[in-house]
Amino acid sequence: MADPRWLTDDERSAWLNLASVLELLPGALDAQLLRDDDLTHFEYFTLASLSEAPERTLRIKALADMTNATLPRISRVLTGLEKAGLITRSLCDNDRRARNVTLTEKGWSAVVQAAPRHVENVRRLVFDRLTPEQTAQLSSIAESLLGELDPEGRMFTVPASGSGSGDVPG
Amino acid sequence: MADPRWLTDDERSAWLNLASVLELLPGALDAQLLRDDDLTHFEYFTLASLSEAPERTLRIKALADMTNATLPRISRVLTGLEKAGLITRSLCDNDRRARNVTLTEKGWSAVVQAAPRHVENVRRLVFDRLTPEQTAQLSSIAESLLGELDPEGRMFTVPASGSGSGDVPG
DNA sequence: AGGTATTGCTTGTACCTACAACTATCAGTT
DNA sequence: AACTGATAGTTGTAGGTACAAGCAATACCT
Repeated sequence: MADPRWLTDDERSAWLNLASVLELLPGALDAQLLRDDDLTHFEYFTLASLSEAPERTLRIKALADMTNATLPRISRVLTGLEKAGLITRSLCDNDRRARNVTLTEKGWSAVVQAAPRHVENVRRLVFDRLTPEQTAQLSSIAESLLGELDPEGRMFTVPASGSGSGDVPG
Repeated sequence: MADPRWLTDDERSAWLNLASVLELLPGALDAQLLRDDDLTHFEYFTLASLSEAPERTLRIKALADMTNATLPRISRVLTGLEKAGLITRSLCDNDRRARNVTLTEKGWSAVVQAAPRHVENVRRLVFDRLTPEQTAQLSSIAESLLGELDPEGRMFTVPASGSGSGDVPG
């Protein structure tokens, strides 16, 4: 077994802390959304992504890329959201293989209703714990990691403070 | 709907970037371990936790706490690892409800074999992208978040082990 | 046009995980 | 000792996700 570059003490401690966060934070996000709004975090993120799109409409493939979902995954999630009346599927004009997904009024209401509580939870779990300097550091660090994790920038990568209008945070 | 404390632009960008990392990094970790060593990251973490315990043995409940797993989850994962010959279950002396889990020689070998590649992957995905300052910042930030996510420090406290020599990073 | 590869999406199958129910055991009370 | 409640662990069942297969439509190439 070739001698690997091991981790320094600093790296090791950073890694253990980060690994714990990776294990715990998604569950904490899911739990609040499920409890308060009967949505998984992925479903919420899906709806929120749609809410920010022009006409609140996206092609399924584009939505899958933005949410880092496989096509099978997004397909089944959309089936569930469609049954709940939160989205509708329709044919795509210029490509008859493809389908458009549109947020319904009910879906829009669901996002608008869920967003404040979700934001409050994010604030409680993350930003209330960090200084403004740490928030900036975190953004920069996460952006660096995305360079390797998502080199094509498929998922939202926000380099700096671009102003969203009245949109719903993901 | 009460007016929520919204996110500032900095917070919003930090959150979108962090959310993307939360979505992508676990998959990237799992993919490498599955491909190279036929282990999920959770299985690897389980074996690594055992490898650091005294006598390479832990009670199932303690293992569940350290890995943030529910008892049903750890139970089934252990069943799989037992079938693969990587761990054994045995009765606990002082509490006949409980069981001890012990890493077998084969399990120890599996961790030792997987560790360098896993570490290399962690380095490639994370630390090669960060300056030493950012590594320190990340550790501090993650530690702050754990204050809310894991107030009792369950995932950290590896019960002081006597066999600290040839340990394997989690 | 005709043929082949690729893309967009859905569905079959298998695995993983959570919640709940269940057994067995322990701890505290009377 | 008997009773009650809590704890350790396993298993039934349901829901989510991935991989692979499948169908429809497009793109490319000659």
